[in-house]
Amino acid sequence: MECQLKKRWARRKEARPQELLAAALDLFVERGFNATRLDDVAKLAGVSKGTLYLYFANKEELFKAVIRENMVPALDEAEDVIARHEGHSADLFRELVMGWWARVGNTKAAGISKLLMAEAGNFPEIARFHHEEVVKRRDAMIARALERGIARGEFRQVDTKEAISVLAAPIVMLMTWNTSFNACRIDPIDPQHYLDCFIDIFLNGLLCQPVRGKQAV
Amino acid sequence: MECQLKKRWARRKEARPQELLAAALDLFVERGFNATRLDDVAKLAGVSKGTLYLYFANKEELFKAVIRENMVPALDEAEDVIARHEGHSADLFRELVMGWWARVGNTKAAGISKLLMAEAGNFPEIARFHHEEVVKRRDAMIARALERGIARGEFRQVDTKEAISVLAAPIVMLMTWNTSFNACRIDPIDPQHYLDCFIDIFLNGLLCQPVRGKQAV
Amino acid sequence: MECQLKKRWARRKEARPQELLAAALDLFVERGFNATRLDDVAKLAGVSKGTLYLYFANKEELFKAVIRENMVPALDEAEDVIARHEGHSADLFRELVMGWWARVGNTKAAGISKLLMAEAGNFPEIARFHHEEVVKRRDAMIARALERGIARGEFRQVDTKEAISVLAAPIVMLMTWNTSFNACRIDPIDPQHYLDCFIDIFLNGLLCQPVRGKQAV
Amino acid sequence: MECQLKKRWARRKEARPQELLAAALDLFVERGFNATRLDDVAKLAGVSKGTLYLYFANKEELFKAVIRENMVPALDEAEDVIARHEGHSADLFRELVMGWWARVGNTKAAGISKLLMAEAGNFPEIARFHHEEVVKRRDAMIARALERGIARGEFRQVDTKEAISVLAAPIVMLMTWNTSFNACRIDPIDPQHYLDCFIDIFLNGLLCQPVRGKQAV
DNA sequence: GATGAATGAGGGTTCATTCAT
DNA sequence: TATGAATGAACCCTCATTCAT
Repeated sequence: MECQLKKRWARRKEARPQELLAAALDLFVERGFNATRLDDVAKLAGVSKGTLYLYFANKEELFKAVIRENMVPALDEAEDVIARHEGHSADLFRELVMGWWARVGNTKAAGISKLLMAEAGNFPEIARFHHEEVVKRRDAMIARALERGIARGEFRQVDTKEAISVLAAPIVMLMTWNTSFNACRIDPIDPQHYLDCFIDIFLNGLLCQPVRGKQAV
Repeated sequence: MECQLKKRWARRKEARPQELLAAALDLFVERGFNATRLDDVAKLAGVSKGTLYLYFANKEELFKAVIRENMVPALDEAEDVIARHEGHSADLFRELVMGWWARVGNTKAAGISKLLMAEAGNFPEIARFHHEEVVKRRDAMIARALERGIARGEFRQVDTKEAISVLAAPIVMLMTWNTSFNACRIDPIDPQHYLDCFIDIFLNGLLCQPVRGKQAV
Repeated sequence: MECQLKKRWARRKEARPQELLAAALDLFVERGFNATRLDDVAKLAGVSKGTLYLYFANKEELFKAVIRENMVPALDEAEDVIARHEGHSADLFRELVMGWWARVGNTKAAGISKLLMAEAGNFPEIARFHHEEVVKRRDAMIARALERGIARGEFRQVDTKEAISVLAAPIVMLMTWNTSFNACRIDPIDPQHYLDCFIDIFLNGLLCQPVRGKQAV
Repeated sequence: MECQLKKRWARRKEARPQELLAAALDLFVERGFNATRLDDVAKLAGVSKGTLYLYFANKEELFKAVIRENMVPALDEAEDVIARHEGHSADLFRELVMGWWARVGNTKAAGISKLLMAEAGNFPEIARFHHEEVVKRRDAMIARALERGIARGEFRQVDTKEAISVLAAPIVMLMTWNTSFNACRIDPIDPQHYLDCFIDIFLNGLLCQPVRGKQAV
């Protein structure tokens, strides 16, 4: 009996940070960093406010942990996809976009992008941290995929450095819009259609052998 | 004359709102809506805190006025460009993008997009206002340009509703990134190159007769 | 023509304080001293805020002037009634009560009592002023009427000093309640019935030869 | 033990509300609702401003709690007196008046009446609350006592509805005057004499068999 | 005399953070 | 380890008062 109790407590103890991070992600995304009360984060995680400070030095550190927790695994996976991929780069492109959507975009974690845009100014350190740990890796990934396509003669020769951002933009925006719909949009964007349209236009703009999508030209 | 302008009691009812709006835009963009102190806005405009309230009912109304002041003229102008345009839709596309960049993107006003993404959740009324007064008009504009191109057989048949957002995304993101560079980026994006790349890829993705840019295909 | 204009202005100038006092009485009574904005007083009087300060040194002085303006004439008149009265003191009592009601209680000025209770603590000088200029005269008046009745053998021998306040209380309260009804009462007191009841009970309590009102004893 | 009470981190969740209510009553009565700074209330209770908000949602709720805390017990007790009373209604009347004086009038709580008159206009919700929770009960109580006297043939037939207010008035006024004396009166009313006089006049006005008080008639 | 733009101190309220228990 | 009572700095907004015109 006592043993079980201890075990439960012990397991509890190790689960705490995860529970707090999950609660924090939920509320940060829903309400924004500033508007999120640590009281509510603690309550949602089922602990008291004081406990939060046992695991995270302050609100900012909690934010950083939320970013790390939610972005790193998805990046690992995406890098894996690129490394393993064989075949036409258009397919790799599609797979990456769709995979990212399934792994992040369709998730609460999609709101992190918005959060960062919002708070970059107020918390330069967080912005730098995010740039180091997330943006750089993401951009490197896209670069690899693009360069692979160009090297294989499947993509046109484009300015890789700029193309990375141009390519990332519609996805980041979709995540942002999708996150904030409840608040302002009456006619929500349908993510699936949006992504199809994006891939259609973008691939057509990129391919050496354009494939005219729905219509036969 | 100039000396008068410095006077404490200078009666400048006409100039005040503009000065306050300019100061507010500066600080809102730099620090975010929440983190901006009205005290600082007033100080930057060279007046006392109370004066601000002679011209704007509260912080939220000030924000709305900032949006109106900075976006409406640019939208007017862009609509004018579309209405007057004759010739190939690719040129219209280029002109619109570059015009918007010159008129807004290259300006402090570029930060408004970021502000809205950040604060949409916390201030639904502002989000609704922005959607009504800015987003709707912007989207309608892009729709007109797209449909014009399709009708004239210059653009492929794409799903207009989604394409609007896909096309707007890279520009909105550029404005956002460009605004927040100081805080987080080490390798800033060059707007001109970015826009060239965007136009190159997306226009080619849209055109019936793709013109493969720098390389001969 | 010019002469007329000047005349009108001149007349205006002399009327200003009265207009301001009337506006101030209205708003003080309706909203309380603190909640009344000098801006609104000025607006109601049809002048600008600055003008108010040409006639009254500050808000407190305006308050004192309002008291003086509205109470002194009614007191003069009531003293006159006592001085002139001949006949039974019960009739004098009735006449005084009803006269006061017609002259003050039924008027915006009735609210001044409430104002004073509210602000006595915050503005001791106003309280002292009111006590000197109003309460003392009012009490002296009641004392004269009481003592007249006792001296003529019409009233019982009562402790004059206390009876003054006991007699004043129901009238002051009626003015107060009547003023604040809109805000809190659902079943408003009917002033006429209330005064009848007050006179019935208190007069019977004072008289040597009680006249039992509605019922024959 | 006593030392513990002085500690900064003394956990006194149970005692706090009472201490805060006592401090609030003191200051509200002394300075009025508006003029009382929550900072001062907190300081007087020996806590910081923030602590106040752990126990009361806002200033208005604090006020309502002050009313409840101080009036409800006295009303309970008075109702009990009526319920238990046997014997002549004149004695009940005396007991009620004197009991109320001992329980409320002689207390800081006496100032609550004044507060309400003063603030009824500015805070309608408080006025409604007070009317519901205090005035109605008080009036019902007086009504019962009056009707009891009439039913037993001890009091004259008077218009109960009006008599209630006429009767309450002198007591409410005494509480008000007694509270604000420090500020304005030079010749304070002696509550005991005042109440004697009031009871004397009022009972004589009410009784079927008048008892001529101090003097033999 | 009259105006009204400008001032700036002041107060209610919130919430990240602390620390005795 | 966990708690939650307590803190206090910070900010939006109001409004009596001033004074250049």
